[in-house]
Amino acid sequence: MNEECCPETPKCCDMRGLLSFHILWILSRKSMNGQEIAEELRKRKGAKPTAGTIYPALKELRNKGLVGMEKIGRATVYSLSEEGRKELQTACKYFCSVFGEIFHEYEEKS
Amino acid sequence: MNEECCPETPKCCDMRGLLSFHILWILSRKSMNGQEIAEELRKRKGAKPTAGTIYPALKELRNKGLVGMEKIGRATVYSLSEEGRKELQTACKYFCSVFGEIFHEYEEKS
DNA sequence: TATGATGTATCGGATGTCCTATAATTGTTT
DNA sequence: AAACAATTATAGGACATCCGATACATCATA
Repeated sequence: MNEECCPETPKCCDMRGLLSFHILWILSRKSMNGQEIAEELRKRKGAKPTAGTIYPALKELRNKGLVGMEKIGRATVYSLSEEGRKELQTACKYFCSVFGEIFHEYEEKS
Repeated sequence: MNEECCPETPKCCDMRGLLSFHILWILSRKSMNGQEIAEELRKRKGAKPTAGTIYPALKELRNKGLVGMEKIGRATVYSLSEEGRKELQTACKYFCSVFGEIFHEYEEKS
């Protein structure tokens, strides 16, 4: 764990949340199968989400029409739909508006 | 709603999460009572969390020793403890490491 | 063909975040 | 004192996110 980027995981407050948002963002760069997505999340968050986390989330995103899927061999490649791309923009805007201040303050100190 | 800062709330993916983190950050700037904290969250997120959201979260943070409280009249003023301040630093570092990329890309486009 | 590795998927349980509804307490106003 | 407003707080329910356990299909290899 943690060899790529992640500092200590905080014990203080729960850092759950925004998984679907994060997945959409990852898929916006490149279509991937479930394990690849999980690996991307590990690089960023320091812990690889398990099958019980990742597949229900992908299923829900599919149900909402935000991602599509295509079976290739044993892999299922997920990709962002047009609808997903539009919604991701909205979500990014919202996210940056909500948390931007925390970011900027942190970067000033670095 | 939304008169101060917030763009459209995304329907796509759930933007729940990081409430405790956000509260710690708010308290790091200024000690406040519950309603003031809720109002700060409204300014940032566009929707004011209700009593059933805010007080359980504050109770949990108190249980963890991250915030202290002092009754002043009918208000209960919450403040960051030393422990809370330390943990907030860890959490900020983690948060920025996880989501920094999304931020930077968004700001480049603006 | 058998074995193992890889990838997908669900189940059940825990926890955090969200709501509405309800209620108790304290301070102010009439 | 009575009525009202503000603040705190809990109860109960919904849902996303997290885990470990389990299972099955596919592909490569021995």
